[in-house]
Amino acid sequence: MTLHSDLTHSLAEAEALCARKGVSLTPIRKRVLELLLDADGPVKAYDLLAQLKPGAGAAQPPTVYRALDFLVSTGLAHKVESLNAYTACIHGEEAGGPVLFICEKCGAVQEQHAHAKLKDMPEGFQLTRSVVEHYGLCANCQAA
Amino acid sequence: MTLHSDLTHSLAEAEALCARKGVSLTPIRKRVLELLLDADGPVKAYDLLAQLKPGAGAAQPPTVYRALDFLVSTGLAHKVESLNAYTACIHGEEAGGPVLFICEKCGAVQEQHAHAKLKDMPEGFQLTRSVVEHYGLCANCQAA
DNA sequence: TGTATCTTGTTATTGTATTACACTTGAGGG
DNA sequence: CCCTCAAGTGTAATACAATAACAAGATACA
Ligand SMILES: [Zn+2]
Ligand SMILES: [Zn+2]
Ligand SMILES: [Zn+2]
Ligand SMILES: [Zn+2]
Repeated sequence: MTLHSDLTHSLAEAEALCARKGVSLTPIRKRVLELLLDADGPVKAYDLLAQLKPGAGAAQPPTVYRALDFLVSTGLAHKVESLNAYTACIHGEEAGGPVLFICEKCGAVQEQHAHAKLKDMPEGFQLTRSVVEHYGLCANCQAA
Repeated sequence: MTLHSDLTHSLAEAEALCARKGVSLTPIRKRVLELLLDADGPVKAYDLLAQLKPGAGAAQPPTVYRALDFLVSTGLAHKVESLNAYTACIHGEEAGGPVLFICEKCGAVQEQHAHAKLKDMPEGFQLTRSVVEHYGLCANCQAA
């Protein structure tokens, strides 16, 4: 595993958040979150699965999907719907839903949390959740 | 097939748009668009497939996926990424990308086209395409 | 007629996600 | 201490979504 300077920091934050919420960050869930944090961009479920199972007892799909469901439901990770992939949340318990900016060249994801603006919402529509995923070129990839 | 008052109208518009673009709305593509227009909400590819193949010569997945790719690329339909489903575009060649409001109760989709607001975009990010899918309760479903 | 391009048919495969059921573990409550 | 319940995990099979690869027909046009 690559050493990220703030990896343990983020894991520690995750522990704290789970404690506050009264849910348990079990070893499997923690390991999956670690893999997401360690990745350069969104990761596919079966790639996580492959990384989980170098050992003898090969992990099966439900194992990783259950961990991902947990991480997404607690806000520790997000699903990138348009990629069928998952990414660790780099924010804490910020208000609003995730807004993702995904570079089509290098795959990097920059994340914000924001409340959807109600400006052009249909009359009477009661918003509960939004999927917002922007694609383009990140600043680094503009040079080329 | 249910009779929609503006179904043929929309199909006629689709024909006109294809003519303008110099692409051909073949029978298969037209049939798939018809099914999308006729549906109450987003439709899954394999459901379209099932509706296509009541006849003897059973259609295969590539048939419907190719038709969908065509419709999406010409702007006649949109893919709902968070549902793995497809919906007919109810606008013409409006500017901006699709913004979908999806009712979690009745499944109805209300669509707008809009340019993403650049307000909180990361520094130097060059936007090319956005996926925006809002979930909630539509006005009709509020009463219950 | 030849030939290039677009469209469709067909078979097989890959990729993504869930169902269902068995098993373990740990926390209360008698 | 034993019982029971709930949460989490293991495992096998399956369902659902999408694509690859190649053959075959159709159209346009030199
Ligand atoms: Zn986040
Ligand atoms: Zn980039
Ligand atoms: Zn549209
Ligand atoms: Zn509704």
